[in-house]
Amino acid sequence: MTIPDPRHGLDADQLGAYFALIEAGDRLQRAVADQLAEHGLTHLQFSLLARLHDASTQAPDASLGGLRMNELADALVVSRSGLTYQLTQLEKTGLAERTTTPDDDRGVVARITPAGSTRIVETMPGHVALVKQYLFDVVTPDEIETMRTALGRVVEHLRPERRA
Amino acid sequence: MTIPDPRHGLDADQLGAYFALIEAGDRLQRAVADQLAEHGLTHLQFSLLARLHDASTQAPDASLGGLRMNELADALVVSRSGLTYQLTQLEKTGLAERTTTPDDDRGVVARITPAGSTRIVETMPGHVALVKQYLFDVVTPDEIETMRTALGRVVEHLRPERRA
DNA sequence: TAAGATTGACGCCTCAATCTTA
DNA sequence: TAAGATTGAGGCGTCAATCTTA
Repeated sequence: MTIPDPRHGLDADQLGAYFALIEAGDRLQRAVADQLAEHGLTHLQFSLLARLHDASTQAPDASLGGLRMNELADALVVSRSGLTYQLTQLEKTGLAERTTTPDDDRGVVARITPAGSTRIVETMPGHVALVKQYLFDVVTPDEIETMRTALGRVVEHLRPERRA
Repeated sequence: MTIPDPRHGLDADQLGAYFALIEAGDRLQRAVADQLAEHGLTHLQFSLLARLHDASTQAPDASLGGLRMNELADALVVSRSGLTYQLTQLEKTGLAERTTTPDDDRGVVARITPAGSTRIVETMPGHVALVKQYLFDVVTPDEIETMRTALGRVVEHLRPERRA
């Protein structure tokens, strides 16, 4: 589709793979978004809380376990302003909070609240079940492994970017 | 990452594949969006024009070669309202136009204009080059083929949805 | 009654500019 | 001067409601 002309440098199979990748990602995100909405979360909020939850469980000290805004923005595919916005939303609903860094007064660390952890724990089973249903029940383990390594490489080459 | 607990039904490799899929799709879309912006197009506008361009080149009659709004909305991952909005934008910039259907007065067919075709032809090489650089130069042909079939299956199971 | 499409309100996200501290 | 983060303006896309024709 869309001009399968060899001069353009991509053959039909490649184009098909590209479109399948984009469309699969889009549709998966859409299905996920619908399910997360039942728990009052957007996909980004969910990703954010999941990261913060992990950080909190791995923290050596209860007073730690947060993440810097910049770390989060780089880890998630989102601008810094978008992250600021969502963290504010999460603060309004009491699922996360801001703390100042001890060493650098410019920095802000985001941390999950107990309510946030509760929410994530409630949300996770349904989320995993949905991903399992739409992705892993349809794809063989070998295919999974291939995709994981191949897409990991793609992501690696795309990651160095920096955003506003 | 994010609670690799077997009780949740997904193991670490599966979770990794899922995250890689989402992130690869996101980052690819972002890189593509940046490049398309140089040609004054959003990703959705580009997809829209590409479809309409194909439809016009395959039309038996010059007066045909358009697509119904519903067809487009189902083909692209977008709501009908979103499609209406974008088609209006494309009309403003003269890249596409609306026509009434001959048989059903409720229907609207979208058609690409000569200016739209020119724009697509101008935009395509850079787009393909970017996709080639970030996706196909990093992934082997075997991996491509695996992804194409596997993700095609995923898309197939996700497609039946209907939207407002 | 239902199907095709559009409108208006609203939330999300990005960009550019700004503020604060290093 | 630069880094970390935020703000305000503006575009995009969704939902719910509406309009028109079948």
